[in-house]
Amino acid sequence: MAASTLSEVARLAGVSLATASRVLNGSTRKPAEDIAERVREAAEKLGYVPNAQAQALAKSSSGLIGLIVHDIADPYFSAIARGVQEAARQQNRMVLLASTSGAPSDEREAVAAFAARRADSIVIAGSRSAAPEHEQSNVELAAELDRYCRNGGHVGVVGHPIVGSTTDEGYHVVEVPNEDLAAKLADELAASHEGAFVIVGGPEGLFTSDDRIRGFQRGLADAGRPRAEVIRTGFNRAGGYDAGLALAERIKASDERLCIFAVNDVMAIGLTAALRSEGVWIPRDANIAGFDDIETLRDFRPALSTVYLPLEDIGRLAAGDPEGGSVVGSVKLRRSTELPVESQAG
Amino acid sequence: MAASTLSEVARLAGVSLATASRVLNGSTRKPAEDIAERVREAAEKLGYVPNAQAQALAKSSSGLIGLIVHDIADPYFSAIARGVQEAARQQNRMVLLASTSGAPSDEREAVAAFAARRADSIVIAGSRSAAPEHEQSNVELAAELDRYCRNGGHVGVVGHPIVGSTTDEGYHVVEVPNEDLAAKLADELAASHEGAFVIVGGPEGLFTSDDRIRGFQRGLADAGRPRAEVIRTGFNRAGGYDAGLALAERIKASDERLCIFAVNDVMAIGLTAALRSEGVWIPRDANIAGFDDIETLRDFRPALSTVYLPLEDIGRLAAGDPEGGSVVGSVKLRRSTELPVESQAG
DNA sequence: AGTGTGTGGGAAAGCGCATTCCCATTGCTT
DNA sequence: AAGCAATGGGAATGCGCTTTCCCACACACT
Repeated sequence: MAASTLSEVARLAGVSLATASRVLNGSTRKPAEDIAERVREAAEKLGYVPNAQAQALAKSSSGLIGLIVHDIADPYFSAIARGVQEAARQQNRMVLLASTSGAPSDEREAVAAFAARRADSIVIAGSRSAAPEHEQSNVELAAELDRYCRNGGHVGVVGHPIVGSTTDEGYHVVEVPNEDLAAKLADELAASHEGAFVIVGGPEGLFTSDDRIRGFQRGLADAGRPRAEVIRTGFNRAGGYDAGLALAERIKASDERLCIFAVNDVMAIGLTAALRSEGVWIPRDANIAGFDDIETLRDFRPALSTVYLPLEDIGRLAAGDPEGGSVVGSVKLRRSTELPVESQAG
Repeated sequence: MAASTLSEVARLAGVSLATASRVLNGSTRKPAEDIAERVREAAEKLGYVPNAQAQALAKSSSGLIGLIVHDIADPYFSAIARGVQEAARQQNRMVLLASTSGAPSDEREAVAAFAARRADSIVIAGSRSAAPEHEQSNVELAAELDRYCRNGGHVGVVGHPIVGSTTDEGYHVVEVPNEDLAAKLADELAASHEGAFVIVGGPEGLFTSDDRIRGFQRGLADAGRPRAEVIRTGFNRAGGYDAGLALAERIKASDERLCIFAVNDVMAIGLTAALRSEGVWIPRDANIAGFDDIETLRDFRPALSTVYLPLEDIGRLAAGDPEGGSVVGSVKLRRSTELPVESQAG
C-alpha cells in the first residue's frame, strides 16, 4: 500500500509540507488561494490520498467505532449494526466489525484489538452472560474495558453493563426494557389465553434471556396465573427447533392448549418449524410468541406475536448519537397467539 | 485515546526501545529470556496496548479489510459479511464496514476512505449498476479503485467487475453464476408449470438482476417456452410488494395460472405478502420462486422455491481466502411452485 | 523614517513504532 | 593466547502527517 505522500505533493507544488497539509486537510489556517490551488492541482496529479493512519497518529483520534456482535448474519445484530453504521456515518467515522459468537474471551480480544487501533468508541451489542464457565473471561473483559475507558475510550453497551466493570467514566449503557416488555407481553397474552404457558429460553445466565423470562413470569403472576415452565436451550433457531420437537410430543399427547413464549423471534421461528414438522399447527393446536419483531420475519405466517424493539435506534444510541433518546418497545399481538376459529379447530 | 507507549515500557524495564519492541511485537530477533520477562512485566504493569496505527505506519500494512455493502441489515449482505469476517479472522485482520445503499458515488467515497486507511484489501459486495444516472459515478469509482490497486491494494468484487475499470492487477472477481442458475431454475420450473411466466426484476441496469432475468429467459427459451413478461421494480421487499399488488389484480381477473419469478428472495417474500393480502394464495392460485436461498427465510411457508447460493463462501472468497474455490449454487424446488392438490384448488 | 501589528509561509519537533546499522560481549577455533 | 564469528542490546532513522513556533514581509500608525 505505497502511495504518494504529502511531501511529494508539497515538493511538486513548490511549497512546504506545512502549507500542503493546511490546504489539503482542513486546518484553521487557510493559505492564500493561488497557493492552495497549486497544491490541490499537485495532489490531483499525483493521486494523493491522505494516510489516515498517519493522521490518526499525529492527532491521536482514529475516527473509528468498534462494533462487537455475536454474529453479524443474525438479523437482530445486523439491524443494530445498521444503526451503528448510520451513527458512524453522521459522525464521519467508520465502523470496525468483530464477531465473537458470544464468547467473552473473544470479546476481550476484540476490545484489545479495537484499543490497539485506538478506536474512539466501542459498541458491544451481544448479550452478557453470567454463566459460571464465563466468569473468568468476564473478569478479563471487564478489565480490558476499564483500561480502555481509563485511556479515554468510550464504550456503549446494549442491554447490560459488563459484569464486574468498575469504571463508569466513558461508560454508557443503552437500557433495553426487556423485563418490562416481557411482562407486558405476558399480561396481554394472559387476557386471551386460558391454558398453561411455557417459556423457551436461552442458556441460564444469558442476561437478555433471563430478563425476558423473569419479566414474563412476573407478568403472569400479576395476571394471577401460575408460573410457566421454563425450557432451556440454545439462544438461536436450532435451540428453538430442538425445543419444538420436545414440545410437539407433549402437545400431541395431551389436549391441553399451550401458549409458548420463545425469548426471541429467531427461536420462535425454529420452534414453529419443528412443531409444524411434527404436525402441530399454529394457532390451531398451540400459540407462540417471540421477541424482537425482526423485520425479515414479519411476513412469516402465521404472523408472530412479538415485542417490537427499535433495534436500529438502539444501535444508533449505543454508538453515541448526540441526539440521545431512550428505548421504547411495544407488544405486537398477531395471529400466532389468536384463538383458533371453531371451524379450523378440528 | 492516550495510553502508555512502548518507550514508557522500555524505560520502566530499563531497556532500549528496540529491545522492548522486539519482545512485545514478534520480531525475528528474540532477546534473552530474563530481559524479555522484565519487559513483559513492565508492559503488564503499565497496561500497555500497542498502537496499531503507529505499527501500520512503521511497517506499512494495516491489517484491515474494507467491506462495502448496500445495506448490512439485508440478509443477503449480512451472510456475505459473515464470510468476509471469517476470512478476516483467519488472516488475522479486521473488517472495516461501509454501507452505501447502492449509490456508486457513496461507494467511491468508501473506497477512498478505505484507501486512506491503507486497507490491505477491499471487498465490494453490492451489485453493479449500469443505469445511465450512475454512469459518471461509476467512472469515478473505477478510477478510485484503479488508483487503489496501482498503489498495491487488492480488491475482490462479488459478481461483476466494476464498470469501466482498466487495471486488473490486484483485481479479483468472484464470479456468481447468476445467469446459469436462473436458466436452470427456469428449466426445472418449466417441467411442472404449464402456464405463463412473469419475472419481477430490479431496476434496469442492475447487473445481478439483469443476469438473472436473462438467464431465466434463456432457460424458458431452451425449454421451448415463450418469453416471460418482465416487471421492473425495486430490488427489495418493498419492490416485491408493489409488484405483488399489481399482479394480484391480474391473477384475480383471469383464470390463467401464473408462475412468478422474483429475482431475489426478499422480493419474493414481499411479493407473497402482497398477494396474500389481496387474497391470492400460493401455491393455490399462483406459483412463486425466488433467488438466494436466504437462511432466515427458509422457514417461511409456503416454502420458497429458490436458488441456493453459498453466500458465506462467496464472502470468504472475495476476502481472499487463500484456499480458493469456486461458487456453485443449486436449484431448490419447494412448495411455492408445486401444483395445487385438487382438493385445495377450489 | 521608525515602530507596531498582522499576515502567511517554512522549519522542525513530535505522534508511537519497526528496523537498520553499529558496537560490545561472548564463545570458538587454530 | 590471539583472532574470529556469532550473539544480542542500543542508537538512530524514518513511516506520513499535524502543529507549534519562528521569521520575513507588508502595511498602517505616530
